[in-house]
Amino acid sequence: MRRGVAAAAGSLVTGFGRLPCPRKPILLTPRVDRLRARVVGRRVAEVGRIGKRVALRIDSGDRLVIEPRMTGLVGSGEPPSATYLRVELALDGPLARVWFWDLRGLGKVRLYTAEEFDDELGPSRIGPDGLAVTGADLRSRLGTSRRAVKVALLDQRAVAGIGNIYAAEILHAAGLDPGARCARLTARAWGRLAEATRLVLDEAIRHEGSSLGDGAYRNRLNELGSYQLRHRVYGREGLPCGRCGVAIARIVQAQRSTYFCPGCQRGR
DNA sequence: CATATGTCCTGAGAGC
DNA sequence: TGCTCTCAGGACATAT
Repeated sequence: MRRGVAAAAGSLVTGFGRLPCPRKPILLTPRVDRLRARVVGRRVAEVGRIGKRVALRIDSGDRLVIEPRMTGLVGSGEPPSATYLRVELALDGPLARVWFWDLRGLGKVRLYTAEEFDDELGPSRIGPDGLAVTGADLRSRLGTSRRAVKVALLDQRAVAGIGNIYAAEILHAAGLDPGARCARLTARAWGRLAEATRLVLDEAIRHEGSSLGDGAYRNRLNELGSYQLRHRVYGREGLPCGRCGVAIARIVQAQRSTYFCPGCQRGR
């Protein structure tokens, strides 16, 4: 998703296909023949990322956006298996192919025109990237919200790139109560939250992400991540907190598990 | 407008 | 053993 596919920049697209899969084929917009007509014969001008999405800018100005969600992988070379290989892009360049593999099939692939891309994935719709977010960014976007801070951190319009595992880890690093209402947080708390966001995401990337029980999450070389071994709270219900020793608790917020330490996450 | 809930999918693991 | 049930995850459509 990072270095591997980045080498596609400059290559000519020679083919595009959606592969047959066990059940429903992956959701493509527009339909496959129309999409193919708009990318084959053109060059990949740039490979980028918008939060959790991979975006290939085509020299026509269109953007091919792959949204892997939890169990999707974007890569080149050999995919994890032939099963669940959903979409394939053939290239004439240093990478012969870029594929999208998705175990559960919740991911999406869409080709946007330049205008659609700006409207739907531009800064007005997707917040600043978590690796560079500031306290002022968070406060300006969430400072008046009545939502619990954990739920708000998952809103990609506020900050891009945080999922359920990292929301929990970030709040623990910041010492904040996941149930705290955004509107009650101080400027100082927003600053700690932004700093924790940058640190946790950076550390998670350096450890190649979190591969959970289903083993679906892999890095660009099809290797398991190791950040799950460094989780301080996620998936650790009942175990002692490494910072204060109190047992980690699990609650449900907006139908998602939240793991946190009731001992040292009291900040608001 | 802001916020809350249901939905898509597959495989792992629990429980019987 | 082998079945059924529940759960996990991200983003969006729909409901409040």
